[in-house]
Amino acid sequence: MVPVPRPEPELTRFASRVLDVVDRIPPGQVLTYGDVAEYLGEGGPRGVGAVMARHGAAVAWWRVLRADGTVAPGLEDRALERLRAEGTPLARGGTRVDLSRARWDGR
DNA sequence: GTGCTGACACAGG
DNA sequence: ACCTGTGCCAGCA
Repeated sequence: MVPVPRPEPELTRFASRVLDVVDRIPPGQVLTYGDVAEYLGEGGPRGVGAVMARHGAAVAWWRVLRADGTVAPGLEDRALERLRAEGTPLARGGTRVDLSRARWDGR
């Protein structure tokens, strides 16, 4: 192939893959950062978190949570409001998601 | 290449 | 249940 210079990859390949997965999470269900990383087979939880921090606004970012069902600091209010609106099963007085019921099986 | 910063996970205490 | 340390890894200066 002739080396055609590409303008600038808006997103790295990894970032694109992360957003792609998040985009498939059905309403009312969630995934953890680790789930996404495991599904992709690369990056790890922190890699996913890094992508979400920069590009999360483009997708349903509120459907990606920590491994214990809590939401990242500073996002609790906005996330829980949306999660409630979707009917996502909550626990602990509505302060966290009930992962045993809300975790997406990937299908 | 080097070093630092996080929307993380997990084991201890 | 909460706090801390360690391992982890993408993105950026």
